[in-house]
Amino acid sequence: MTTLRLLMNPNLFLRDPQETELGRKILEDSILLIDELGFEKFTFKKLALKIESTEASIYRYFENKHKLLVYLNSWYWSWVEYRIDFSTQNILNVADRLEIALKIISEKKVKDPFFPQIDEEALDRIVIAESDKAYQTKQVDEDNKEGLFLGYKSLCHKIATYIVEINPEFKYPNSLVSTVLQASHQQLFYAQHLPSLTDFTGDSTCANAQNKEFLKEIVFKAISK
Amino acid sequence: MTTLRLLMNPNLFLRDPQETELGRKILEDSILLIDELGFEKFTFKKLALKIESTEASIYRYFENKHKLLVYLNSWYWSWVEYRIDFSTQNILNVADRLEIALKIISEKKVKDPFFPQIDEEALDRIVIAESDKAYQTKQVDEDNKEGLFLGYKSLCHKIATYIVEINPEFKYPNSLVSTVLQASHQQLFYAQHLPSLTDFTGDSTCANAQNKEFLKEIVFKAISK
DNA sequence: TCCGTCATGATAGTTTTACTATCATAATTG
DNA sequence: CAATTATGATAGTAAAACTATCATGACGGA
Repeated sequence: MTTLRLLMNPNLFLRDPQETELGRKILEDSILLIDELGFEKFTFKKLALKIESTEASIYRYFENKHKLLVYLNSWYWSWVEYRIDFSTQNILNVADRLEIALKIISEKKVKDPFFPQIDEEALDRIVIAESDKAYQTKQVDEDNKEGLFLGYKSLCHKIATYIVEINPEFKYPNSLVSTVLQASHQQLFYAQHLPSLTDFTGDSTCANAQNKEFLKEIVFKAISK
Repeated sequence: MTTLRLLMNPNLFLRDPQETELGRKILEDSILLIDELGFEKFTFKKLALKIESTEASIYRYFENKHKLLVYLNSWYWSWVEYRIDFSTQNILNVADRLEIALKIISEKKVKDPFFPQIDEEALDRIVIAESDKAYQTKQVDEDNKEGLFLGYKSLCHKIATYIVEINPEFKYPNSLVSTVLQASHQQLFYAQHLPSLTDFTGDSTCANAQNKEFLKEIVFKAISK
């Protein structure tokens, strides 16, 4: 089995974590630790302890834990886009491509053997629970200028082009896609923690099926003429 | 002019900040300071300095800054619900009521003279920029059990009942409302900071008009039979 | 094989945050 | 007038979020 590597924007890190043993360990275990502790209680000191390295060494890879979170988010969205590209190969009908994309976005994430070091299930939980913290900061504009959100933007843009192709008159393709990408995670979060804000059931398999149906309904009705 | 007071869940605070001069000053200036610094850089120490009080005194009102943020959010959503109630008085047609609600949600917030101490414009910016931090924590479930999110839930539920009345067969009224409430803020945030993720224009007056149109289109199409 | 560089580890130190505790004092209330 | 209670003043602690310095060991080239 081939091992793939997603190309990441160099502004996300100080030293490329995919290049070295320690770097890969930082990625691998930071996912597990953030999933376990939550982003606020997660510290580089605790991570250092877990991987039997030092705080200083981790700081050589990432400026701070915020950048690490942005990196993980970026990796996640690039991974989702890659999976959509993979699954829409040779699908000629745009509406079909859109449906596949929505399916991948809404479905339960499982281990991808192409990326053995990454626990995609844990990463999915992190992105669901913490992703807003990656851009809801006073430094958004600087981070954006450095291109830290290109992974997400790229995915958003790709799906928006499907929509434009299906209905060129629809005025809000980008807004609709970014709304739906967010809604997908938000509704799963609500299903688990604030059930009265959703109509999804707590059971996760079921919730994912409802998620897919909900997104499809919103999107296809919105872009219908 | 009457001065109103919104009834808040006592679990949100240690001592009721609406009851005392100092408490009201904490609310008033914390809004200004969080707006200015962002939630991460905001501390009780800095707030104490600003209002010429002490850290210890502020801790007597709020357990920590997280609870204060939850309080401000809760106040905001209760305020929005009150404005919707006010504006839908004597409107018999449900679709009209829904449209009014969407208008209030999406429109630019301005000073409400009924609540002289609260800078609603600044609070609106805070909720747009920071609100997800109020529930994206490892303590969501405890906070939820204490009823800290009842303000938001109540608003969500109210609008969902409009939708059920308009189309009782629609399967996702709560999901649609919570999606749209979030989208409203998110799209305005994107318009300012990540414009490629939205189709709204940067200009805020214009963005609010597009916001309203976008929300209306999504909602009314989604619930159409 | 020797030299240089470079990644990592070990250690220590700083500032700030997020509290907690104690005591004095001033205002209010019964 | 006594008792309570809100606030202020001050101090202190543990942890977080870094920064700096130096030693070591691996590795790659000459």
